Amino acid sequence: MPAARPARVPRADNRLPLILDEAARLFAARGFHGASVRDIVRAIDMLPGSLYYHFATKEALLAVVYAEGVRRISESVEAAIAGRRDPWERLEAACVAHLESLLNAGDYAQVVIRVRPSDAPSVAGELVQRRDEYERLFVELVQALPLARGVDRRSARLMLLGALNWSQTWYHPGRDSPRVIARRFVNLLRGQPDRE
Amino acid sequence: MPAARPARVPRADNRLPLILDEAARLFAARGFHGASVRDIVRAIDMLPGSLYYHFATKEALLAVVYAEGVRRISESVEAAIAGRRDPWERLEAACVAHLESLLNAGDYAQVVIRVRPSDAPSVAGELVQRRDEYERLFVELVQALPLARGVDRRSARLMLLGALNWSQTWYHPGRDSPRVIARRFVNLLRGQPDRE
DNA sequence: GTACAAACCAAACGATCGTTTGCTTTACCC
DNA sequence: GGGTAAAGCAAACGATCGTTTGGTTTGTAC
Repeated sequence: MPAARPARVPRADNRLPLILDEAARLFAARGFHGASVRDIVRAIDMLPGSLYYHFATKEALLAVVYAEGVRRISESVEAAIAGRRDPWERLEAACVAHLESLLNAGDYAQVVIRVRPSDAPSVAGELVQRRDEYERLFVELVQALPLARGVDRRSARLMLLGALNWSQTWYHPGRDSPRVIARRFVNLLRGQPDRE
Repeated sequence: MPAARPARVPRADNRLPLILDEAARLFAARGFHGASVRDIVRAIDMLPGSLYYHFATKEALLAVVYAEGVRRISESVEAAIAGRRDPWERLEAACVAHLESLLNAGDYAQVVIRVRPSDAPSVAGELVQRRDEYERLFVELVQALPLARGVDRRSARLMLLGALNWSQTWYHPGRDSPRVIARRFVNLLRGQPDRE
């Protein structure tokens, strides 16, 4: 286990990014319990014990991958809504960005959706916190919508995000693109027929 | 491993139902890889090896629990729509039944939602098949809706079911009931404000 | 070019995993 | 009440799990 704060300079041959990439790939594909430490290091020709120079536990590794996943989704969504004004347009752009980072080769993002915080009790609190922080973005986006009185905005948000996240289970790369799927869901919530 | 077809009479002290109940409980709570064979048999004071009198493998056990989960949800949903005529009313009743069997102490039902077929490769095909068979019910329900032209019914179904299934991740027993949640989602899709 | 820490190797630790094998108990049928 | 099969016990199998420990390589700074 390294010092809590790496006192000096890191080296150029550091394989930590490779560990993170492979961990993201396997956690996304097999889940936390389904991917072993040996599986993760095998693809980069590293020995199991060497991983513990970078991380105290397997759960700590998950926490870093998970945080990076949230960071990437947030970054993508915020870039997508920047510059747009219309509330519905902003929500649609956000949903498209959310779904694209989730379905288009986004191993890190998939971890955020697939892995349940309760799978890693020692870091569960942190995972939930990061996820809530991200979803706060959608709270604002839905808050800005010009909806009729009596429409529960919380339910609208949960319905939309739930539908998007669940698409991970039935999505097939050949068919409709993430962009098309996201737009359809937003339009269904909006109560308007599709425009294309 | 017992004979494929139990040639004679089963006995009254058979603890197979207890195994199924506990397996459903643990698979639902921890996932397939998160619940070990020893965890399952411990709660009923049974030895690990004894499980293999009833099942050839752990994955075969999952297949039985999964099938029972699908059966219970189907039964509940079909009972809920029986006798109703109005298409929207039928869909709402189905969603309420679906969500109630999923969130109200439905260990078997939760397994169907939580466990991914790919977690158990040797029975994955069977699991997918049973799930598809169940969802065919919703294909018909959505097909019967009087929707405007241009509305993609497949997207509507996937959105609704996705939102319902994902609610497993954020639902808390204290708050809104599954019935209320399901009704809100249906009404959001319908484009009508809530009636209560 | 020498010092030093970063980064990893090599090898094992105890625990737990799913599963198997041989034997024993126990309910049911006649 | 004896025969038979269902149901489970007892004990281990080899494999794999997450992790630790002590030593070795290697890049970088001075």
